Amino acid sequence: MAPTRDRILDTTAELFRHHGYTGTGLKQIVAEASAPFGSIYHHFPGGKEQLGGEVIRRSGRMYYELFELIMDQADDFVSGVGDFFAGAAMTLEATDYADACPIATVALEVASTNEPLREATAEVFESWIAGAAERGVAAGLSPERARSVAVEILCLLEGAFIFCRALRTTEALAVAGARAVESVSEALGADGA
Amino acid sequence: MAPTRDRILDTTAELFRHHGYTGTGLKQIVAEASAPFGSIYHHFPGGKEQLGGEVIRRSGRMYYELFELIMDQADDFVSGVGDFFAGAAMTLEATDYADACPIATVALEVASTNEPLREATAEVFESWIAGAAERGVAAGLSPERARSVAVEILCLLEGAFIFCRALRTTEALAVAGARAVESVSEALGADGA
DNA sequence: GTCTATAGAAGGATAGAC
DNA sequence: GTCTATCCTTCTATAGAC
Repeated sequence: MAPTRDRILDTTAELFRHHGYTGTGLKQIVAEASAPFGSIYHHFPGGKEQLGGEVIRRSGRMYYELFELIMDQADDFVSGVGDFFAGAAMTLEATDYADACPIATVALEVASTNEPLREATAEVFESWIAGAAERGVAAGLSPERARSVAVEILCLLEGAFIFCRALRTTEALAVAGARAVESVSEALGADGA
Repeated sequence: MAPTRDRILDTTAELFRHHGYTGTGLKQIVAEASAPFGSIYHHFPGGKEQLGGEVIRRSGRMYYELFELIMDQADDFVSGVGDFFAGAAMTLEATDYADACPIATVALEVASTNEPLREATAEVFESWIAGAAERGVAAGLSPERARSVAVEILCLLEGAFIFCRALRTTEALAVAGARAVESVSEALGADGA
């Protein structure tokens, strides 16, 4: 069995994804992680806020690694973006519309209520934008265009997650994915790649 | 002073927008609405869930009316969309990145945890998509293209709200707004309007 | 360092006085 | 129908036994 600390982090990430930050209780976390209550404050002296910050950064890193994996397996930038949206739609359906963005719910909850956690979500989002833009530059885009394409793709993805989860259909991800693919290929054409 | 019931609805809508559903307490609501605690259960016998459902539908209706107002004041469909994104960015900055979508936070919180409220958010989102698509049809788009353009615009808007609130910049709304305007005009060109 | 017990505040909900 | 007092649960956090 994984170390207690890791089990707590994994369980918390899962609960945050489905129930959000305020909707997840510490007692619920230790119960599902099969850990004694005291373990939380032993491993995370800063309490729920420290645990939350670590989970946000960790989930953000892991989700970005998934993005890199899919992009590396794809033939090119354009098809990689299409694969990512398609994979997101499949995951969403397979998990009964539960597993979308690991931190979006928490990000909205803390945006105006908890400054340290808001900063954690900002760091994650900024790293995603920078990482996706880097891939765009490698594919031939100018840095400026690569950044706006990255922002656009991520807006389409996050927005589609909201509609898909609420409406329980994958329509929005299909539309957003098609738009993302089209935008990327147009941008590559415009920057002469 | 407005009737107690309306004050409760207004206050709850405001608190949901900033703190979300689980993050908003009934005691907090009556305190800010200057109402006695019993008023909640007098006007909303179904408790927090009934109140939440009414607030979601009401906020959704009001936000759509804002959309209609801006569209009616604009010269055409394309510039109306641009105005809406520009207005959203101004509001966001003016409210210290607090006032974005009135129901997105709640929608993500309840998507996998409260079926009646999930349905309320689904009804609102579906009405937004249908309403925006109707405007697209009136502007000359085919029904199919109008719907996908509507979904695309809304994904861009909701996604941009997440990034803007977390990063405390209006970059994402600017990028998303430009993309939305471009997509709408391209669609109108393709459908020969 | 693992784990239990409990404190103290806040959560939703109810009963009933006026 | 306005308003208060209170119930029970759950929350985060701490103290301290082992």
